[in-house]
Amino acid sequence: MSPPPDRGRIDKRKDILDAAFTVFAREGYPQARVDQIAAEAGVAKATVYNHFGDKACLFREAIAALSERALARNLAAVARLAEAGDDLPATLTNVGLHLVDCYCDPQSWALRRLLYAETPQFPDLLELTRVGVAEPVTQALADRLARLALEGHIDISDPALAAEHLTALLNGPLEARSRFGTRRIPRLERKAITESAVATFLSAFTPRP
Amino acid sequence: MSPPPDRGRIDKRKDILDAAFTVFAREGYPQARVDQIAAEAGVAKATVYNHFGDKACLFREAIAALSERALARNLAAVARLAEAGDDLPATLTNVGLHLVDCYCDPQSWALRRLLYAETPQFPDLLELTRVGVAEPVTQALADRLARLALEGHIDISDPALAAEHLTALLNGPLEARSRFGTRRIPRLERKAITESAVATFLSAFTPRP
DNA sequence: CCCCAACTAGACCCGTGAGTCTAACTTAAG
DNA sequence: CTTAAGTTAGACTCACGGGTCTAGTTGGGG
Repeated sequence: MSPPPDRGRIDKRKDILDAAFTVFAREGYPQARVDQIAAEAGVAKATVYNHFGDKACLFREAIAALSERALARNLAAVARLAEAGDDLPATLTNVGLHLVDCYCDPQSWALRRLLYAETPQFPDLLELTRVGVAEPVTQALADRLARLALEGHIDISDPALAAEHLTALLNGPLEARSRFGTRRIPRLERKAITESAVATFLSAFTPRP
Repeated sequence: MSPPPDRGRIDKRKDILDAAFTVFAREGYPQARVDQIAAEAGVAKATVYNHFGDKACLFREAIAALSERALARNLAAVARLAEAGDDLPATLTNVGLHLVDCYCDPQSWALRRLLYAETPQFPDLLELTRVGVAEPVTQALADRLARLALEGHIDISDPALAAEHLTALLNGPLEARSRFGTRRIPRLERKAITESAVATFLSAFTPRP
């Protein structure tokens, strides 16, 4: 008996997917050569075609696999808002910092780049990441913010909007500063960006006396 | 005597550049075929190679040409802050709306997509648009905001930061809503996005009693 | 009117990369 | 041991597109 449908010797599938994303990220979809992916995975080209029968399918699955990881990381960051202590600015900054770290992850930038580039050719991928990553994360953040609003810590009428604005304030500065993901933003700068974003956010949504 | 260095019959250069950007925008750089660009421009392929000797050069020049236009449009939008009347929220919303219109322009999205996609292959283009578009616009916006702060309308200590946050609030929501430039955002939605962004911005930067 | 430079249509060369095929090898299962 | 599925290296086909070349056309300046 085999654990899952255990085909072949060892499951090279994951190796191939990882290698595929690496190469796609580095070269872009059209420039990436399947031979290169196979080499990176330490696998014969035929094996790649055995598992995914097509460069396009391989691309889709590589993106999908990475999206799952991205979702998990983002949700983990947002979940930290649950353990909100009495110091709201501190916890919000903490969460913001973790979100910023997610956005700054090289793989995350690569994902963005590939989506931007291939949206015309692969509109389904955009949909996949939207309903599979962006929306759940914004949703979760909105839920958390609604909680905080109920407890009277902040003055929010539309949690979804507040979530949108908070992510915008965190995300917006990163694009230019990281040169579209080309430049690595040092930790100190990330911290400064996060703190000013949170400061503006809180200043906008703090109950007026 | 010829007006500028008027070579040839008529100057097909501009036609080619326009066609090039159109095709690059639609297909992406690697997928775009030079034959297609020539056809779109109503010109022989050889003519394209006469003017720009290379697909890569053509790409660079097409991007550069469009960047200039983008800069002009953006600066025009920001300049409207100069004629600030007594109703700050109204003028800010007006400017915001024009900026949002700039961002939502299909060519603008295409430019973003191409930059994201080709940043690894053409790092110089990123730099070109950064110092040639993004920075001047943010700079101009920061200058205007500083003026308003001096006049006591808003409470801003760091104009550059405020400009960064305002553009983030305007821009951020567009990315998801427009599906990376795939979907056209109706005027009413653009207006709503702008108004909420301006509201949050003003709420954050309005002098506290 | 003539000439020259730019332009045109289209054939052409050639490198490249997706996908296939083969023949041999490896290993897990029976 | 035998079998079969999966893997491997590498040769191979084929379409495609960047870039060149040629021979002929066009139109404005002298």
